[in-house]
Amino acid sequence: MFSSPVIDDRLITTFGRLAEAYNRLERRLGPAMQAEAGLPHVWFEVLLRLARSEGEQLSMSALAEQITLTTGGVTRLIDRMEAAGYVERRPCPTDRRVSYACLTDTGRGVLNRAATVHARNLREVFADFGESDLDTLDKLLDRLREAAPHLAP
Amino acid sequence: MFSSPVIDDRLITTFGRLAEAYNRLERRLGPAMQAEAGLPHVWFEVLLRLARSEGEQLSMSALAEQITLTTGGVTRLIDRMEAAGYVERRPCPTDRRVSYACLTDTGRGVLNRAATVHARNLREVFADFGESDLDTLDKLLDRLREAAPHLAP
DNA sequence: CGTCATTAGTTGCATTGTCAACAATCTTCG
DNA sequence: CGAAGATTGTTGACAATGCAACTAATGACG
Repeated sequence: MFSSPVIDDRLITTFGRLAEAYNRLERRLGPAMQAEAGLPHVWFEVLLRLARSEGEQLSMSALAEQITLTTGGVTRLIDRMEAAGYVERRPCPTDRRVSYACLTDTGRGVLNRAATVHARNLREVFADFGESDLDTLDKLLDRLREAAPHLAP
Repeated sequence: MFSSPVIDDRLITTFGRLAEAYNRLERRLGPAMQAEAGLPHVWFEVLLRLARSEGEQLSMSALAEQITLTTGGVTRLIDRMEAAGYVERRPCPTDRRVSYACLTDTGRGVLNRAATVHARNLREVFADFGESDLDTLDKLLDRLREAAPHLAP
């Protein structure tokens, strides 16, 4: 018994590796963040993106693109985070369609605590990765990210 | 205005890159597989794992570990795939607790078509990756996968 | 200006997955 | 043997997300 050649395609296997690596890390670090910092990993990702943005705010669609969710998903995510007091919505002064999600003081505090925890956990996972390994990985991932631009409907 | 140092942690950024790269690829290739081959990407992943396994079958928990889902999730996933006729459940002759998900002829056919489509799409995404790039990426991802073993409750 | 196409965000509905409790079965060891 | 503990898979209740339809606002262009 032997397998059809196409299912052993090199790229299928590589992509499978990528999925497995990411999912395992997520499954390890996600619950850890929830347990040790009290917030889901997606929330952290949102807070982080906001903190790194001009004025600590991003429009809903910009956020959607950055964290790879639909705008519908982001609406509800921000609903929850706003209810928790970590972000707040602000209208855009020049375009009344857009609304910004903006980091609150509470959100900034939570983010810093969570980032500390997260960084510590990551150091454990990446324990045997040297600087050059990380550089190489970063570059490859960047090329991959650029190879899959978001869609143009 | 400057950011708290911890949110610019090297590893946090690298992990963010991994997430972004994976999610973008998934968002590009997932819908493509659904549109061109008529099945969700997770289904493909299941069929692929089964096809690569001894006897084209895997226990529910083995499957859960391979595709990074809970056993509860796998139960329902296999429910749907069995209803579609792509897999079938078989009792294990030596342990009556375990049940195997087993590839059907239909499933094998679907898998081969889907794999062809998938491989073609992947070739597009990985267009400017050479053999040595892929080797490097594979090795790094493997180390990462091993660095995050599944949990021991 | 006025109309038409485009864009941003929200919402109802359906789907998918998790979590925790559970039943059935197996294993260990007194 | 037989009781206690582990392990496998399923299920009910629930949370999160996608999709598609919708509203509101903007922009393009005759």
